[in-house]
Amino acid sequence: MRPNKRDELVSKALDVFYRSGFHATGMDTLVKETGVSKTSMYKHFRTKDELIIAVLQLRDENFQNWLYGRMEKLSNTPAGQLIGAFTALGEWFAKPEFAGCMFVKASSEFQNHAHPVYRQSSAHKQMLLDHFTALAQSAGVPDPAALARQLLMLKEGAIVLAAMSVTPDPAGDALQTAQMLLQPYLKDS
Amino acid sequence: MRPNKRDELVSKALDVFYRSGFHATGMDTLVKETGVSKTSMYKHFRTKDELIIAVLQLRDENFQNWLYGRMEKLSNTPAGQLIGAFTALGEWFAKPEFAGCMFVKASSEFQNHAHPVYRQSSAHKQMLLDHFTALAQSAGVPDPAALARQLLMLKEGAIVLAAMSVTPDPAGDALQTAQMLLQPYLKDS
DNA sequence: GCCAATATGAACAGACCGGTACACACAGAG
DNA sequence: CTCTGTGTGTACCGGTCTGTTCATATTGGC
Repeated sequence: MRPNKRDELVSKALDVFYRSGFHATGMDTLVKETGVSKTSMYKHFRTKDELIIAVLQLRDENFQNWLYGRMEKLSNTPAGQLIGAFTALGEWFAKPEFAGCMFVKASSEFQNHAHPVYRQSSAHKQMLLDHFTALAQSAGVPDPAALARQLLMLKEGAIVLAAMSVTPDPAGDALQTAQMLLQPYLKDS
Repeated sequence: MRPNKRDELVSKALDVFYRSGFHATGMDTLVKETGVSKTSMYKHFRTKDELIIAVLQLRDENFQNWLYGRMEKLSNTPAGQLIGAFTALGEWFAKPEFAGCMFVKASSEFQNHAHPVYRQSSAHKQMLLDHFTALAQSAGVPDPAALARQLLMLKEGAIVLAAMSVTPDPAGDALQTAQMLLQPYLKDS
């Protein structure tokens, strides 16, 4: 089988974990939902936790590729791209399969800070923060790290409010706030 | 026994669930950690879910009392109180037992929007939003609902970043952003 | 003393958990 | 054709899950 069975498993397991949670999803459920035999699963991953790690790695890759790609298409200036992140968020929230941030959920099911799942979730957010910081620096912001922290906070808050159905358009609200923060650096290009 | 055994159970169960998660905590663990017999538990609550509901009700009560109390002590103007919310957040994050927002975690373990746990978590956020909105209105903000949504978003984002150990002082960052949003309405009193 | 309510511990049921064992199928390479 | 790698299905292990059952305290009010 040319198309790696392992990747197929990880990709399908991602969907199931995202929909139903980590602890709530058993290995037998994964067998049914992914179509991959349990023997194969345990040949690729020695434990359920190892599979979860692989799932989160894939999610990290997919998410960063999607977000940065969207941001770059929406604008060709650093400040414009940072604003574009919130437009992209709005598109994500509108998708029927949206169910919040997988890393927030992972870290809340594996709260032990020494656990690899927690560490990886934290690392994912750190990478987003670094990307935002670099863009803010390119935009000529005096304190790029501080602005990046504020924007990331808006993003996380918007995702939580969207996932919990609190407000109708959290991405729009976040976008407005982000525009206030970035106003001085948004030269109309 | 004068001090209601039921309340004692709910209060101790709250700690265990908060520390270890909902699905990851079994009823036998609760028996050990709370000192209440399983028979008593199932006399007060027919299912684990019912106990979780009661736990979340207590959490909602405790959290709102704590937050609003703190806000009122920190300032006697509506705008000042809204700012105070972020000072209070910082105090919470500094506590060793801090482990994120219990309602975010609950809603991420019970994603079915029809599930009472999800609905209650969503309702909790709605109540905070209403409180913020009322304060913003008292502060004379032109669009109090919009400002309340922005502030709530900052609060949720700060909690996520704190729980995931992404940035060292998310409450401080949120406070700075909130001050920008509220600047016109913060008469020094 | 007696009743009713509220506890308790421990055993149990049936399902499901993560993980293992074993026998077998089927491909491509030499 | 055989070897090897990768896949499958199924039964099974010990343990844990939610929830029940039952026999037995302990308690306060009359």
